Amino acid sequence: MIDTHELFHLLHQRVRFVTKEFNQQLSAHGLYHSQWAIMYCLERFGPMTQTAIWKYLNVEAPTITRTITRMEKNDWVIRRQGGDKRERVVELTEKAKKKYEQVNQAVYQYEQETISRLTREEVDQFYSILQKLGPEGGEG
Amino acid sequence: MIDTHELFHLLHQRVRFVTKEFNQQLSAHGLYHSQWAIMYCLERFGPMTQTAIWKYLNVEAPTITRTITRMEKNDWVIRRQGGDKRERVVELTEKAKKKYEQVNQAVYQYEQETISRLTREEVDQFYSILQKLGPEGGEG
DNA sequence: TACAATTATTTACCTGGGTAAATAAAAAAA
DNA sequence: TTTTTTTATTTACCCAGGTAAATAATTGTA
Repeated sequence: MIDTHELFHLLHQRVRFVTKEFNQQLSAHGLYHSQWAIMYCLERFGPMTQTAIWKYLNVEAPTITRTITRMEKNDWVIRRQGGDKRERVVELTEKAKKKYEQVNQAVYQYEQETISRLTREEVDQFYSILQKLGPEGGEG
Repeated sequence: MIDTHELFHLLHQRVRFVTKEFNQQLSAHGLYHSQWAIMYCLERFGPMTQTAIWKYLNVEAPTITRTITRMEKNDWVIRRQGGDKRERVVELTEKAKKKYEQVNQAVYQYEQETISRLTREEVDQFYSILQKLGPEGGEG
């Protein structure tokens, strides 16, 4: 029987470790993992309002405001006004579109490498377990 | 075959979710999860130098300096000088010792509840998978 | 239409992770 | 012994998560 303290401690530790490595990989491209998550999202779904972004990424609105502001400063995204004047629609810049594939490759490679210590079955188990940890208990 | 982007995205999301809930539970006691981690550590091992703490928790030294400073302000720990004048030995205050069991109960209950959606087998798998994600690949 | 409620975003302020560089004390070496 | 190197901690400054409250625009309603 595993001590739950140990389990949660290990969970936090490993996530910090992975995030740190992830950021190190991305630093070569001038990005951080949260910025990449937004880039990935915009490439996948096209221009989005900030609300759509934070709802998708499951973070709070102020977090996105801040990160998008930084990304805009570094010429990764631009914001234009939506049909609704409250909305700000975010889209990738030409620079971001141009560099996307290269960064994607680096990320993909890092992820594969990290996962390489797991069997295919363990990867499936991992995904399934993580889903069950969520608010919807894995049915959503 | 699972998309690794999805997997890592899910990992981050779930950890944020769990951390948030954890903090909410602890807020009733005036603590945050990182502070609890330190309290747990000190209760388990007794007074420790800051270096011993950050090495055990696997974070960087400045992180511990900051959190310990906050905990000292809130009367959870005190720092005294070690035999080596560079060292600062941290120990729990009377308040912390008095409240420890109560907080521990709350934490334990939350952790059990969170894990309750997993089978015993899945908990074991989860632990084992997390170990393999680390720098030592699970052998350490 | 005028007023109230909702929605999108922002601001201010917390915690907590990181790195780089500065101190101060101890240990090692010349 | 004096000097150099290492070690423990701190400071300054990032990024990223959170909450509470403020704005501004849109919807809903009396």
